Formats: sequence, structure tokens, C-alpha cells
Amino acid sequence: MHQAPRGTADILPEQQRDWSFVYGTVAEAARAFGYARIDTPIFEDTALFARTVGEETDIVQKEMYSFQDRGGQEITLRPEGTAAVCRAYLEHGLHNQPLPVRLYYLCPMFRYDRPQAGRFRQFHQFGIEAIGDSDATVDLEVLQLAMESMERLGLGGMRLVLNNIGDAADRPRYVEALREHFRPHAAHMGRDDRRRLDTNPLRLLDSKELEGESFMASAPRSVDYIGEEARAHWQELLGYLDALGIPYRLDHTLVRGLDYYTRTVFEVHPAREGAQSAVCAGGRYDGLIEQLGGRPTPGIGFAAGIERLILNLREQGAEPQDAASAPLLLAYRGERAKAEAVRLAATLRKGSAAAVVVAPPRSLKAQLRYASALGARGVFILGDAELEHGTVTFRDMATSEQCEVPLTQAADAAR
RNA sequence: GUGGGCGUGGUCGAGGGGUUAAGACGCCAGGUUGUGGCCCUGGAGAUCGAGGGUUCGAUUCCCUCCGCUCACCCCA
Repeated sequence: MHQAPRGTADILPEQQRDWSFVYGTVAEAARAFGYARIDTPIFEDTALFARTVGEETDIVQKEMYSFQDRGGQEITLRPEGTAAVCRAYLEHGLHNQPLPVRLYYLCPMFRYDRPQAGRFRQFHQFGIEAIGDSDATVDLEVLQLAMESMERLGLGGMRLVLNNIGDAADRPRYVEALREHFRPHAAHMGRDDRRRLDTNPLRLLDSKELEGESFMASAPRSVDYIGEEARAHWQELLGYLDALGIPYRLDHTLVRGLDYYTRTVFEVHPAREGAQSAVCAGGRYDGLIEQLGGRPTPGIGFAAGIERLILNLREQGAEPQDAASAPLLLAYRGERAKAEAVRLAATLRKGSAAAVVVAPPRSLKAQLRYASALGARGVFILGDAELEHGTVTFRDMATSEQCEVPLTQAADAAR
């Protein structure tokens, strides 16, 4: 027997309610903020992700679904959305629109990871990007949209955590400071962390292995190394958050796992802290567009994991109500009646009612039982008597009331 | 990549070296002649994850593998 590949999941009919609720709600939130939908291909040239996400990141080093297509192209199933959206932004000259260009997406992502609660190899993200304006109000707007989405979903107690990792120009000084700080402790580190000391010292900050070590608390803070401009921008943003009464927590060890981030970085966590707790995360990426060959263009965005959002909804016991489509059922006795039932079903569907013809001929009793099990709203019964009169019997399954009406008025009877 | 837990009909889930391998839900049918949801009766459906080993005999014990799951790393 075949099974869905590891880390993938079928989204069964009974789960579709959750999914369409989340999709609908976040899309609405995005539109409320002036964001328009964009869809990019599920795969891209490998180089797009390798270069932007960062050669040293786990995503690129061990999590990409990469392969060579039949034409020899190096292809990768999209592990995240930002690089692809920026590519599309450049490719289609979206900078000719009023800036910032506000975009959102809802689509599957792929990362080769060991699956666990809230983590899959194929998962889905709701993401937004605001490209082309570096003003602090745009940062604010993005944070607001993140929190607004949670609120509209009915996810209470979400906490916003943020940090500022400075501009690319500030980075070398900070990275050097980190190296200097951590180097004396290299002996206490595992292999991975020692390597990070060379390749990407930022990542040492959120290393779980080093958590609690005495030298962690005294590690240099990125906010102390950011330039004047970035600092002003940062202060302005925090000012807005304070003025608007938006709660947040500063975390100087929040650095994010993708290389393209600059300045503002943030995560949204549910009240109940657990593994994989971030349901939403993002940040500014002011150098990314330029790196992709465009003019220097700032950008900021976030991505939220749909599966994690749904997981949290479930934990909160939120039950999105959405009346399951209650169909009308066509029951019949005899071949002629069957033909008539098929015809009537077609008419009903034209009138946009959900109509189901009982498939195998069964006793009327069985057909009604079937209707019950399906949750049918009503049943049309066609038998010899009805055929003779040119009528059909309609039974309301909730009230058990029946009436016989002319075939031509069947649709009205169902209402 | 590392570690823990678990793999019995579609689902949940007892059991245990030799059994017709429980039970529940679900599914199908019947409880008379054209009528559901409750109830009653019956039925279909399991090579007990796979391979190997121990044994007279394994689904039950051992090993390996695979899968699921949780956690670590990392991430949404």
C-alpha cells in the first residue's frame, strides 16, 4: 500500500473547514491592509535560494529539495517565499507601481526536515511582503498585520518578540565583537557551534546548547552596534508600538535563520511556549533586492505557518462554524424512476443546490438511511406513483414532512 | 543527523508462545409489502508493519529494517 511521503499530509474533507477558515481569514486581513495576492512557482532555480537565504544556513545546507530537471537545470522546491516574491518583483518591474508594493501569498513550502508536531516537509505559509519603502511606519504596518491576523483567527495571547540586527554595513563590526566575545569559550562548544563561530557567529546567540552559559548573558547586543540611521528608524518604530499600546518584548538573541535579514526581525509566539512555537516570523531585508540585481530597494515581510496556526486553533478549541453543505438526495424505485432522478438532479444542480443520486439501487429504507447519514436536507422520492402523476415526493428530513409536487416545481419544494 | 515512545480489520482498541484474535465506531443488509435518524439481528472486513532468528509451534520472545510519533538541532 502506498503512503503519503514522510512529512506530507493529506488534508481530508473534515479538515477543509479549518483550512478555508484560516486561508479566508488571513487573506481578508491582508486585503484590509492593502495587500494583493501573488503566486509564484513551486520551484525556482536553486541559485535563487542558495544565494539569498544563505549558503551557511541550515535551510540551504540540509533542507532543500533540490534536483536536476531533464534539461539539466538545477531546480529547488521553494523552501520559503521571500526570495521568490522579490524575484517576481524584479522580473515584472513591479517597482513601477506606487511604493511600497504590498503583496501576500498562500502556498506550500518544502523543507527536508525530520517531521514532528507542527513541522512538515511540505507545509503551507501565509506570507506578506512590503517592498520599496524603508519607513518605520511600514515596519509597524507589517507587525500590525501579523498581530491582526492572529486576532482575526481568534488566537489569543500571541506575543510579539522583536530585535534589531542592524544594516549590512553594521554587521562586520558586530560579528567581530561576537567572535571576540565567544572565542575564549570555544572549548565549551560543540562542533556545530565552533563552526558557527567562524561562519556565522550570529547564530551562536540562539544556540540552544549554549543557552544558560554564563557568557551568553554578557554577549554583545546587536542594538549596540547599529548605525545612526538604523537606530533612528528603530527608535521610531518602538515609539509607534508604545504609542499604539502594542505589547512586545525585546529579545537580543533573536537573529533568525536566513541571511538576508537586516534591522527589524521578529517572531510571534503563542502563550503556551513549546517546541516550534513560532507561528509567524519575519523581518526587514533591505539588501535583498539589490543582491538579486535590482536597484537598492528596502523590503520587509513575514511568513506564518498555516499548520501551526491550525494546531493552535485546535488547542484553543476554537471551532470555526461553517454549515457543511447539506445536499438534497434523489431516491427512486425502478429504472424509469432512476432516469427521472438523474434528470431532476441535473436541474437542481443548475439551480445551485447540491444534489446526490443514490448510486446503487437499494431499498427505499436503505436510501433514506443513506440520506440521513449524508446529512441530507431533504429527499426527493420518485416511484411508480409519482411517474404516473408527473410528480415527485419531497421529504424534509428535519421535520419528516412530505408533500407531492409537480416535477416542474421540485426546486421550489426543496426551499 | 541524534534520542525516546509506538506499529493488531477503514478508525479506535483489548489480548497474548498453540485462541474461531475481543469489543466499540463506521460500513452493508434485514426487522414483510415505497420511508431515515433510536433499537434489535445478521454480514463483510486483519497474511496481528516487513524480513530473518529462537521454538514442535510466533501475531505474542529476539534481531534487523521500514513506518508513525514526540523531542533535540533548526525552523513557519
